[in-house]
Amino acid sequence: MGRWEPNARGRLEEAALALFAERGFEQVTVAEIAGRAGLTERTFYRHFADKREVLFPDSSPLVTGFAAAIEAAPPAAEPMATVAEVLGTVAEFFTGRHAYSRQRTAVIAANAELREREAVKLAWLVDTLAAGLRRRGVAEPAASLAAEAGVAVFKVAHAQWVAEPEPRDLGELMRRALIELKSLTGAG
Amino acid sequence: MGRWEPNARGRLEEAALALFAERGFEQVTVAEIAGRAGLTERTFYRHFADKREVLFPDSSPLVTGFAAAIEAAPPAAEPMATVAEVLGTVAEFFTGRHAYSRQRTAVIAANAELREREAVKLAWLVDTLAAGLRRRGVAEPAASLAAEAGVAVFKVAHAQWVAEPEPRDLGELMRRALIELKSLTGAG
DNA sequence: CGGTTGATGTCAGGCACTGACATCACGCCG
DNA sequence: CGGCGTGATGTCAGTGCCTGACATCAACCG
Repeated sequence: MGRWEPNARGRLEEAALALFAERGFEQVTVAEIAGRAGLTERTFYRHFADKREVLFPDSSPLVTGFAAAIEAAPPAAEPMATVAEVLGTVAEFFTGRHAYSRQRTAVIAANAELREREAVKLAWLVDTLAAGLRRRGVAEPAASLAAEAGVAVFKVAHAQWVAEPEPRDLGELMRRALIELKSLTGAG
Repeated sequence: MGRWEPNARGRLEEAALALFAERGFEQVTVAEIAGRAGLTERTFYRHFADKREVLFPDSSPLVTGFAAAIEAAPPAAEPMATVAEVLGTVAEFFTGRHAYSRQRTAVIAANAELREREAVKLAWLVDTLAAGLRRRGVAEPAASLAAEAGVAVFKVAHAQWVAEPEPRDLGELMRRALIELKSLTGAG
């Protein structure tokens, strides 16, 4: 046995999500989160840069998987084919997490500060995807546009996915959204 | 003469941008901004919800013009044609503001909190544009996807526009970005 | 067995932000 | 003309987020 209970970070994440779901983000202090996890406020800030970050761990499957998916995607002449490949990989990270995703999304939607952090994480996905495409030889502004389009498809499909109480096939929703986008831009 | 100097809000905006450009966002306190404008910290918070908001006024040409442009756009069968129309109107709001836009963009790029606020304002543009398209009979998820695509084009073109010391034609950059996006999605 | 390491605790403090109340020129109304 | 409401601002006290500096102490290592 160690000197402290294990997995302090995970305990803080759990305590925070539970308290936020109960009372709302603003009605919970960092000291309360830490107390519920058996720690102090100061220790909370050794694990997370700020109060919001506890809901957006860099270790999340989405963040870690995203960058890896870009490198792992097979070479393709068409940027959007690579984007579609990455989206398919990303969809897998959400399987079995539908209930959790719904609760987390509800907490975030209820608070402006959290929506702000969510927006910046999505922007990070755009930048990461664009950088990956550039590394594969895609020029600007095509790389940025393809990345924006890909994340837009992800956002729309994910919103549809969490909107329903029963999980549908996220990969299928993404494929359909991508087809819809192609239809929209192709018709002009 | 009034009891107070006029245009307190404008003075606060000017003082803030100047101080942020000099020393960086974090190295400036709200009390300093207010002092430079001849006011107190408390009064600052009567004009702006928080320290960041002084750089993102709701009264900005972009924000006020965007919503109006959607309603003013002529009816069109194709969602992306409406989006293109709105982008054209938006481009006009930036004419003559190139130097100001460059300074403001540099200040924002230098700070994570400000990038966060910027991201949420862009998300607001997406939502506003999508709502406008729905009001014109465009169904989901086409409305959201078209809105995302439109704001993506705006972001990429605006980034190109402020990247160069001499102003180019923002409307032209947007048209080219839109064509590039169509080429990307159409080729898949 | 003594020294080092690393996660945690303790303490003090700055700054963002807010509620409550005071101030006082201006303009309206009698 | 004079009282009186209005509204922008000032003053003050307080909460909570976040940080730096230093202390603690089990586990590990040589």
